[in-house]
Amino acid sequence: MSRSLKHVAIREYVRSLVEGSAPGTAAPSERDLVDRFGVARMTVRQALDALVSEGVLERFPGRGTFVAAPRRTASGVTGFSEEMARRGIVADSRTLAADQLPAGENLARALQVPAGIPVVHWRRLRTADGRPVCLTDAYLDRTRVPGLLESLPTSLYDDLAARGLRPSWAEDMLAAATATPEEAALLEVPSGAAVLRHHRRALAGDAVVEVSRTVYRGDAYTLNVQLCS
Amino acid sequence: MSRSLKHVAIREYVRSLVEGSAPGTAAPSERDLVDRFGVARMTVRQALDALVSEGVLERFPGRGTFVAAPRRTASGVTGFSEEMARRGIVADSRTLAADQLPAGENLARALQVPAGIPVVHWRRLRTADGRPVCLTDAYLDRTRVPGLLESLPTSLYDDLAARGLRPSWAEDMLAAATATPEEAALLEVPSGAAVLRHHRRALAGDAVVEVSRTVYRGDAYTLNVQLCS
DNA sequence: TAGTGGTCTAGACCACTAT
DNA sequence: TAGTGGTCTAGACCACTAG
Repeated sequence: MSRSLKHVAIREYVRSLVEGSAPGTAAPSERDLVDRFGVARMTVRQALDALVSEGVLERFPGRGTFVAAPRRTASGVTGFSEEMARRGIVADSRTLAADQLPAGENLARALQVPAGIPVVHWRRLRTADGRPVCLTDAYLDRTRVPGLLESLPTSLYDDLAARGLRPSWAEDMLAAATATPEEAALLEVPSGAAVLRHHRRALAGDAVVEVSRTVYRGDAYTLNVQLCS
Repeated sequence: MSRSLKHVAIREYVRSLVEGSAPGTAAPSERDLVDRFGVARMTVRQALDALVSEGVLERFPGRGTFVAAPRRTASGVTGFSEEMARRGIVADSRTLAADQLPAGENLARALQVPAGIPVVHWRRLRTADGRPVCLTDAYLDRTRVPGLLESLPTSLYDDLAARGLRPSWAEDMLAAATATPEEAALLEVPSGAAVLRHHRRALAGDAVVEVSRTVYRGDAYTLNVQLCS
């Protein structure tokens, strides 16, 4: 080890001690670690601070340091396939279009590409347990997903992940509306039925990787979101 | 000041220095702060550590400490008043009911209270720029919000914050549906118009502080969400 | 009362950056 | 070369908790 970084060594030692332990299990006290590693207490505290801010440990003044209960996590950025899998539902989809279209002004701005250049367009009718649930139009910067249209993946988000473009950030808009006749026909609902419109702009780092517009059947889909602040 | 907490004083001093500064602006160096406050360097570092982990400052070894570019933040847990204010819209509301009702089974479970005990119920018709936008039924554990019904606040979330119960976590469900005749009348839309149903369970720490059901006019409201993972 | 974490001191050496 | 943050030491006193 070229650079020792004692606080890292201590941190990883404690992490390995603690991983798999039940919440509430006592971690070594700061002074124990001082003795064991022969370091100053500030160094131990630096190590434990990291684990506390990671949510691995909790400190209670006067009592000690303990394994923290797993944190609640906000819902991440997931695609339809994942979301359905999480609910234990068999998701499937039928591709209605997979082509390239010149980007209109709004789309171009959202995708951060020049207006008028062709972008990848993929339209799918998605089903859950065999029943139509939603209609998705996904738009992507063709330079980021070469070959996508030639071999369409099962899950767009898995494919993006494989390209190192897994969205880590999404801006979503949700609104209730009524189905257009075309949407109604595809979703097999009466024209004018209530639908949930969902627009998404998904980013990986600073790059916009997907802009999508989805229409969900109001009677067949509920969106769940966990928020934190 | 009964307890000085030097690192807090230093942290807030730096925060006030820095707030409003452009990203990239240099913050005082650690040794400057040592001189200014007459403290040890570890104390200064403790103060700056907090601002760094808050995302206010960034450190660059060998260069210095600088104001960080604003982080992308996921949308927090906000109430309607805040949300409208953020959009620059004048929000108002009319109380339709403010009473206590025995909790049904589902509501009791969601609120973590025994079934059948009375819970606070507050129904409001909310308007934006004078037009009806949504109808909200909020349910709260009466023991957590004594006096709420006697003097109804303008903003529920502000009131909760004042009680130390600001929600920091919410589980939301969203679905499109059609308005019931009663909802339609209050929202001033035709019966059967598309509406967005929004159920929320808001928590502060481990305590459920609010369970609410909101019906938004589909033509008057779009929900925006930012997600990260 | 013994042990814990919270806070703080007054130094030190290092690698790195900018000039 | 001067200044910066990164790491580390060897103590100290405090308030709090548990037995």
